[in-house]
Amino acid sequence: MILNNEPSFAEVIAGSQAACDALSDEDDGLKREVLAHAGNRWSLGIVHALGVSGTLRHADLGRRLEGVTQRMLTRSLRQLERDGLIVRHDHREMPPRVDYALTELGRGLLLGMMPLWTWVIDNAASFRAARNRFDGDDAA
Amino acid sequence: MILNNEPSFAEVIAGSQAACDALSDEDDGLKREVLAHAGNRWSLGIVHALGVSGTLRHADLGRRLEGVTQRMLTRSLRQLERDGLIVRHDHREMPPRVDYALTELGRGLLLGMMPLWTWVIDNAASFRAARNRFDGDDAA
DNA sequence: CAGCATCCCCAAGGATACTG
DNA sequence: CAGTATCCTTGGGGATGCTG
Repeated sequence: MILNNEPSFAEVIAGSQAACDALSDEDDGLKREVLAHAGNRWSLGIVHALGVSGTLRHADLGRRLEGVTQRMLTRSLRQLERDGLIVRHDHREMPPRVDYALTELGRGLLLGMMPLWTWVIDNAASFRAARNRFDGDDAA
Repeated sequence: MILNNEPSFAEVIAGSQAACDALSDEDDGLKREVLAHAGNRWSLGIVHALGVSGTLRHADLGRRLEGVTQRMLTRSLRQLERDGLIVRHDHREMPPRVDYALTELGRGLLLGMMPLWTWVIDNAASFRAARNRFDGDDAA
């Protein structure tokens, strides 16, 4: 069960260490900044929806991310635009027609996140198990 | 420059779609939950530090994550423990001696995040460029 | 040393109503 | 349809002091 014949963990973490050293001060904040934005409740869904559909209008996004308010949707979109992850195209028509799409950077983010996603999915059960185990400890 | 001979984006995103469908309701929250915890300012640093060092005491972590308060450190540790990402081992000595280490799940998370990290690092420049471009647009 | 208790601040997130 | 403005709640995060 223990993986010492493959170079997985130790090596990869060592690489992580090197990587983190590489982006010392300012860049380190960047990492957390990316995470923070990704953790922004809606940003993820937006990026994912755009990744799947290519281009979506404001209202389309609002429908896909059911539960989001216009305020938060607009906010998140602005944030993502500012981060260079999506592009906003205003057709300047009446009635208004604005659509959003991922940039190359945004696509890169989505791709970079895939391994994490698949990992989360694969380990969803483990998460719940851990959670329950902990709660059980509490009770016991 | 455009990659249409390799199956990268479309296929991977399609996989992402399938994956997201797979974990419909409750599991979807799990994803964001993971992200949220990862975005918790200190959790990342803790997981990474433990990944590098293997086992660390409370004060050790406090030193590595300079800027963290005991309160937040303890909080984050409890959270991570609850999520099954780290284990807490209290030696029950005087003076107190408690150390923390990653669980298998925690190591998995770290591994799952590596691609994202390396991507962020590789694209740090692009991020700043986007940011500056946007600010420039504002000014212009 | 480990960590709990208390008090405080503020930004994320939401509900609602309004506009071009 | 796309978006802004206003008001409110919540919880993350921090500072400080105390205990076993």
